[in-house]
Amino acid sequence: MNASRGRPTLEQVAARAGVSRATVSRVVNGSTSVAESIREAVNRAIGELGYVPNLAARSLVTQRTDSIALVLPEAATRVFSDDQFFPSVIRGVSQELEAADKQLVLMLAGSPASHDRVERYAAARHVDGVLFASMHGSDPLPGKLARMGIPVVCSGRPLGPATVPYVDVDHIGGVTAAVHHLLALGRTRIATIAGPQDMVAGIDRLTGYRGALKDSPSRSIVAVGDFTRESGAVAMRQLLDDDPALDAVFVASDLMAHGALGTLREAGRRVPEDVAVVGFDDIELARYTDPPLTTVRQPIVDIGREMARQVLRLAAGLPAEPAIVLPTELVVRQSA
Amino acid sequence: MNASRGRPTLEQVAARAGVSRATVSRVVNGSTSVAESIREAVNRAIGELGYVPNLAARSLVTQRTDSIALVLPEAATRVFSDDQFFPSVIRGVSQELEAADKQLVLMLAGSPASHDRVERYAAARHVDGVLFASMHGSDPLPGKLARMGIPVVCSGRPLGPATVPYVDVDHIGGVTAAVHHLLALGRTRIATIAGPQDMVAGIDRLTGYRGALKDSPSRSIVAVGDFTRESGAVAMRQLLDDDPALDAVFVASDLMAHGALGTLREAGRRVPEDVAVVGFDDIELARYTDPPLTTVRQPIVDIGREMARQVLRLAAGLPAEPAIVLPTELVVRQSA
DNA sequence: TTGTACGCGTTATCAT
DNA sequence: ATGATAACGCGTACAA
Repeated sequence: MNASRGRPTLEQVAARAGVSRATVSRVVNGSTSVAESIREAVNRAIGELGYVPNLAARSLVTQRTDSIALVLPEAATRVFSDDQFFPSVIRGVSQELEAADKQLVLMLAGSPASHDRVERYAAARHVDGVLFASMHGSDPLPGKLARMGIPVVCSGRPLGPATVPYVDVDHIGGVTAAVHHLLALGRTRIATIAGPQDMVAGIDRLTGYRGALKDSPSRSIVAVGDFTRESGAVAMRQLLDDDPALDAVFVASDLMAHGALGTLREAGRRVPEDVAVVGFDDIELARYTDPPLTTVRQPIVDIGREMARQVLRLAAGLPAEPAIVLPTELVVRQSA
Repeated sequence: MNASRGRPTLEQVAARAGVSRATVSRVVNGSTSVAESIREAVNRAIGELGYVPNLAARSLVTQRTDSIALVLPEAATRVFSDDQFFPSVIRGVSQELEAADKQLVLMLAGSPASHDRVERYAAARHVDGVLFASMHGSDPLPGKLARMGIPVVCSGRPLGPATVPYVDVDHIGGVTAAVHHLLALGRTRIATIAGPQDMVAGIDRLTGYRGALKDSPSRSIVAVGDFTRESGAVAMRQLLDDDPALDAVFVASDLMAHGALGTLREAGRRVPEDVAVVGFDDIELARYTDPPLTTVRQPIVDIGREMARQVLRLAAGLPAEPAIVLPTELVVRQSA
């Protein structure tokens, strides 16, 4: 093929095609102002030599990298728990970036050290934009990068002054639908297992629960978990102690609901006859619990998609929506 | 800070520190042959200017990118099923790359189109190495890239002539332990739900099952699934039809075992009294099934770790192990 | 429409 | 130990 050492360059293609480097560059980048015959000759030379553009050289002059970072700032253990949140976000982001021919650089940033690493990497403009799939809305890094002029989009409404565009789901709407469903079922003592109150998802879902109960005779009965199965099991036990007569519980995540289901079984309560249970997320597992879990579906893959779209707009110099809120939907199965 | 437009360059740091570019470069790259006083002056200038090296420029001359691609070549739906395989591999890879200060470029390559994309990207040397987290050992791409001189490591023993270094787990050993456990329990009719026979994991686990049964009075009873819960449920039904008297089943994945558990409950069989069940993987869920699942643990995060280590060695011009096989371990819970 | 020439920021080679 | 200076491969004004 190419006798010279290493990969062929634009220069070599030009020589082979009998044109200048500039012309080859135009062909490669799809400029319209190239004679058809010349374009063909160039493309033939490219094919024969097996030429592929050198990204580094291109970046150097264009000031773009054609890659986007996705930061998962959670502790390593939590990042890939089987609630499938992060994997689904990755999938959505990946789909959208692939369509735009951008690369996805994944950065796990649970530790403070890796947090710094993300900052340095982004500040050095090694990516054209940064996506934060955090659930802790109080992280200062997104705002910091945004102020440096780096395109940034978050998943989950940031706590405090929202200076960074974000994509979130309608937690309140989903919870409201769930509680109303329980109310319509005739349940009168509806408890909740809330998520951690330093995450927007945890806060909003508890707020939604309280709001939905406001106009009903049922009072709030609250236990707090941390979105893990274990914490759901523990919280359910506590709830049962607090109010043995409760007849329904809205659980802020399917994983916690799974844990709660185990506790209820141990306690001899039938679901949904004695206690109706509604979860949140609609993870795969929800279809396979015993009984199958009624839950609130949130479109996680779409969160990733929208985030990617927004950051691409930003990177292209276009304006992005300051906030995108995706709809949630109650999925009725057999637990309520 | 820096009045000039854009980010500061090596040149500007040099001017500020009153030295040459070369010296600044030496300081940045930790060369030992720089006078202490000068090093300090340079570092001060770097700090004041907020200088960060331009990766593209560096890559252009070093011919390295300091990033490694991790390719997940499965169909999008399967990639992130809740068996947590890929997320765990990602975690392991990420940990190891971070320690080496390399970036992780994630590429999902389920479709033929994205498959091509991976090939182009790697062939263009936009990464220093490629990791394949495939389970389909017959993919020609790894071998193809390896022949181009690109550092490549696979997870899962490739089918056919293994020309590419790989990291895998001891499927056979794990299955053997599982079946022997069942035998020791006094079970005499031990069936299996095998995985797809076009994946090494599926093949090896079935081979292990047959081998372990060879020296025992129990005969093989086989149904084949595709590692999904659904397929496990279906296969279990089939097994029950084939041999209503079976008293144990080794299931080639925890997800399929979960499905099988559902079928057994519907059929009125008690686990483990009537039918003992052993899974494979030891996913998080295995602790929470009813009853908790006895299973074979495989160190998935370590697979990722080892893959990253190997590819890093290769990228550094060092030799890598042609094959690394990680141990598996039987975890006894209550289903068997 | 095509070619010329310069600059992008860094590392590496060779003097000094 | 330090400083010039030549690549590295490409995009793009500007000129023709």
